[in-house]
Amino acid sequence: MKQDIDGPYLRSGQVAERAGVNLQTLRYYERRGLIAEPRRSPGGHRAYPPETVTLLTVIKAAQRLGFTLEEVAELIDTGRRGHPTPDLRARAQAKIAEVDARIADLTTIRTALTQVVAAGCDSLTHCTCPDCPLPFTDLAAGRTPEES
Amino acid sequence: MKQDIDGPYLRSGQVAERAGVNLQTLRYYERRGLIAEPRRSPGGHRAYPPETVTLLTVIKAAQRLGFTLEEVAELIDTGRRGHPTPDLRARAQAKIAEVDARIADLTTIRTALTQVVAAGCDSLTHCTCPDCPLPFTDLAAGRTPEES
DNA sequence: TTGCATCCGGTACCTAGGTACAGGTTTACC
DNA sequence: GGTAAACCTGTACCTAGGTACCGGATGCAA
Repeated sequence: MKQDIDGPYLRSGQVAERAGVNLQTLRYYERRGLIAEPRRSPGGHRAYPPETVTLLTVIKAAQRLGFTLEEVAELIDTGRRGHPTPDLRARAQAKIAEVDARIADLTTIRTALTQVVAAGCDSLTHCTCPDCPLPFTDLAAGRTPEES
Repeated sequence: MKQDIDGPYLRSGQVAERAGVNLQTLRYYERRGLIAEPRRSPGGHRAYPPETVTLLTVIKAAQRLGFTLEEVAELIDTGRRGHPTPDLRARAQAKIAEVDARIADLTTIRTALTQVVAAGCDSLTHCTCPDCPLPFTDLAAGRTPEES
């Protein structure tokens, strides 16, 4: 007998290749709840329905839009149990606000950097330039290192 | 005798408090080579010169400008052994280019997000809207998650 | 000299999103 | 039936920038 599974099921390696992701990533997403646990062959190998490939491209698209994996998981979740809210639109709008805030931060940083260049600062610690703009204590601290 | 150390040396806790950083962070920076190993009291406690506080604010300023700790360490380093190059200006200019690239990325993402909102997408996986723009396969993959 | 705050080194843990490796099984093909 | 590729679980590791905890030692003042 060839296999208990007769549908067009895919093996994990095939899914990973078609979706362009690492095999480990596939299992990582399963642990994170982004993709459902697939059925198994008698020997324990995963057998995926072909839609899984589509799902993975959608996950990657959402990531490119700036959603975290947790947010993506929630979006998939609310979408699965008959969307009670038009969640995606609201989330996208919130994400736009986040992106705008980040752009504003970066613009402020950019301005400060141009000041460094314009003033001719030549050292972080012993700058000899007149009117040295360092340090930028007004620059919102703590924002830069976090929130991609 | 009060202490072998007679200068206006500061204890680690004082430095940390004045610079507004965590005590652990201080030792972390020492390990990373951002601040020099200070002299010690006879019992092994660190005794910092007061300039250390200034140095820490400078480090924090550079971080706010988007420099990584490694870059900050290099900037301090080249500055210490008589700047052979006007390194800071060049680095600041390179950083401006990085910031610009990041802003361009975010702008692209923003555009895509507005498309999602405008098209009225209602689900990541089963969007029913006409001309659904998902997935944005053209959106440069891999940029978003990395490079703060 | 006693008591308590502070500091010490070393190690483990955190986020976020994966990636890699080891050692053992299963599948697939000839 | 043999063999090689693919797959399995579990665990450790990676970046970047810290933070937290532990048990023990030190500093300082009354």
